[in-house]
Amino acid sequence: MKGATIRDVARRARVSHQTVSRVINGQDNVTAETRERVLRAIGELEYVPSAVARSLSSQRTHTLGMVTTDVSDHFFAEAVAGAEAEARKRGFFLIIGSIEEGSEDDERTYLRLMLERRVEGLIIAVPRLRLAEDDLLGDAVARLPTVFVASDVELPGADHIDIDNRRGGAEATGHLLAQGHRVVGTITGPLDWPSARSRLDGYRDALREAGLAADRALVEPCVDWGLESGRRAAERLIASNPKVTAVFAQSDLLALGAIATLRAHGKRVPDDVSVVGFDDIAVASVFDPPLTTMRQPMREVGELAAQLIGDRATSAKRSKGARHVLRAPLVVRGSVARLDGVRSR
Amino acid sequence: MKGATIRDVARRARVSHQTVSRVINGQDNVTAETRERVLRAIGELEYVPSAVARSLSSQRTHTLGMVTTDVSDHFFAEAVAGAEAEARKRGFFLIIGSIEEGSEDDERTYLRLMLERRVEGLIIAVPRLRLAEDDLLGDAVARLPTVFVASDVELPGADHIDIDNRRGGAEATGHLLAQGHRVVGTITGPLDWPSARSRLDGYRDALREAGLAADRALVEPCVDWGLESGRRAAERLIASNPKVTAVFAQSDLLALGAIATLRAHGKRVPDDVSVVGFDDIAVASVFDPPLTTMRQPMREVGELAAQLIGDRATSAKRSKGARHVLRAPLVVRGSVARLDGVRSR
DNA sequence: AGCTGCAATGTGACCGGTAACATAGACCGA
DNA sequence: TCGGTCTATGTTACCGGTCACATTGCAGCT
Repeated sequence: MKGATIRDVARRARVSHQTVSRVINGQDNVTAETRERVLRAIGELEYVPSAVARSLSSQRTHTLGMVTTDVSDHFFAEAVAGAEAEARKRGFFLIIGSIEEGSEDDERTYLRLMLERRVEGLIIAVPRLRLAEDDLLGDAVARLPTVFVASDVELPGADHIDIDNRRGGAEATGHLLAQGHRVVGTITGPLDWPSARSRLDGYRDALREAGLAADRALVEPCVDWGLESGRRAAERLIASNPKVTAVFAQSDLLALGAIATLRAHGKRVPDDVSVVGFDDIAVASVFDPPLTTMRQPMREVGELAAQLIGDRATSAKRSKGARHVLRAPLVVRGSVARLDGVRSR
Repeated sequence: MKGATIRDVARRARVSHQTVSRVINGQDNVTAETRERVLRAIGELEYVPSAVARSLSSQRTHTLGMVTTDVSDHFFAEAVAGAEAEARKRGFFLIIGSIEEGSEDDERTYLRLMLERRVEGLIIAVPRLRLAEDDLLGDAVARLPTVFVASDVELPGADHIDIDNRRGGAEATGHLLAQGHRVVGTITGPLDWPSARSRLDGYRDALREAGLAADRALVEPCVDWGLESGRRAAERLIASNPKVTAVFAQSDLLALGAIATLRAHGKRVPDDVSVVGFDDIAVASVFDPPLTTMRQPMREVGELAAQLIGDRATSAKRSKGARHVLRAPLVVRGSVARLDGVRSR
């Protein structure tokens, strides 16, 4: 009893399948009485039109593909949510491919699968893309609207969305310097992430502008963006630089991990050491002290990505592709103090 | 030049379309030489087989649908990630429909869209399902393998996965009681969520078992699970019950919000007031104090959901559907103290 | 040599819609 | 009364694969 087709409905309503098609597509050139009959037949047969058949014949899938690194990462989850909402608003479905560390599915596999599914646009939110030179990617970009998110590939014809990480890094560091700090360490994310490198560049920009020399020993890279890494990095940092009075951590989790370690070593935050994070995760505001951080508008990033693609998929104009940079504004809370010990603001 | 088809390839390789089909499906009854020729043609034409056409003719979509409440909620994001990974492992793609508060897309719309796309299985992770009696849902369950996650609908033929919230609530509360607390408040999630009600039931179970009377004034429901609600609930709680020495918050965010408020009122945690959360989010361990909480295995929930569906979709056996309950174990950290002021453990 | 059997390949229908065009009344004006 | 026009509906091809079955060619056997 499963799977009535348009022709089954037609037979039951004693019309042609074309008339049924007209009814389900809401076309007006159908008699009220006929329409009624068709609708009744649809109900009786529990007919559900097949998007698959429709896609094949109309050559439209109303589907966008999004390839990301691990969705369980808050950062990407937020972007996915934004993209999903925006896509739906425009009548598109989003299929996601989430690449996990351990998994054997890589971006290539997903890309391929999405092309096979004839997605009408592609969002690629994979910071460390091992595919930059791959012809499959070139194909994809040539064939359909593509947006790269937070990734450093530069492909002509594609749009690029990114956070202004360099500026963010500079502002975070600058905020610490403005409070009088002179020995400012930084805990970075994995340096094969473009965002980590840019934030580090920003950090150096700020030091340079303040006339301070860059000290390699003040830079502690991590293998990931997580809490545990923050702990360990802080451990190393205070071991090699006992005089550090401020730390710019490139993610909130790194910052929170670092704060935990600093405390464990008897250092008060912010009284002895000030900390700035990056992300503005939900708990940043209730942490003790409330974390001063750079807010990353990830949801907007996702929305923008879907918008750009939606526009391009709809208008069919082959625009040249642009670079969109979103600022990560400083959110001042309580984890930074003036060097003399007074909390900032 | 876009969109070569199997017949284009066939022409170029001077074989029939069927032979091309054999090659792309890796069947063995093709001469090495022919295969070679076909593969070359595929490369030259940049042919990518159409999953749409394939689905139509083979009647298989290799797609699972998952409808959830807002993916940006950590809880669901984690479940989605688990389901996605597991689905991919079994050769399925996951399409997600994320229902957001403000959005006009409701579960019905998504359900319908997924049926149209001929998903081969359905994961419904929507706690407050307004659809229980809907015929569309009944249809769906009758037609394809369906798993309900964290929802209180009971549909014969469908699988159900849930966290043992009642037991979790009882254990959380029991832990506080075991430390000597006698005035134990609770901050609940929205009571139209089954999980919130169950945890509240568990809370009452524990009180009853300890021979304590249930005091309505000690129960503070919230409109959502977030930080801000936790803050406000704690505000109300200490206003009406100045003698509270322990609080069971039904989510970690509620707990963290509550702790922030308690602190703001000069109460130390855990020295003056002990707090237990629910979730075990990533930051719970670095919070000060590290949060004692009930760990929800959301990722496993997602994996299990995909597994169940994958099994049923593959074996085509119409199993009757079972109820799977996962425990949320207590994770003891530092936010609970004995009533005399000593940290527990 | 002639026949069988199997492997390699080809043919045509079909999946369930949509699109373009065909047809049949009904209405209308000259 | 009859052709012309418009509207409701029907017919047929097509989208790009897969499937079942037909055909071809050659090896191996008697």
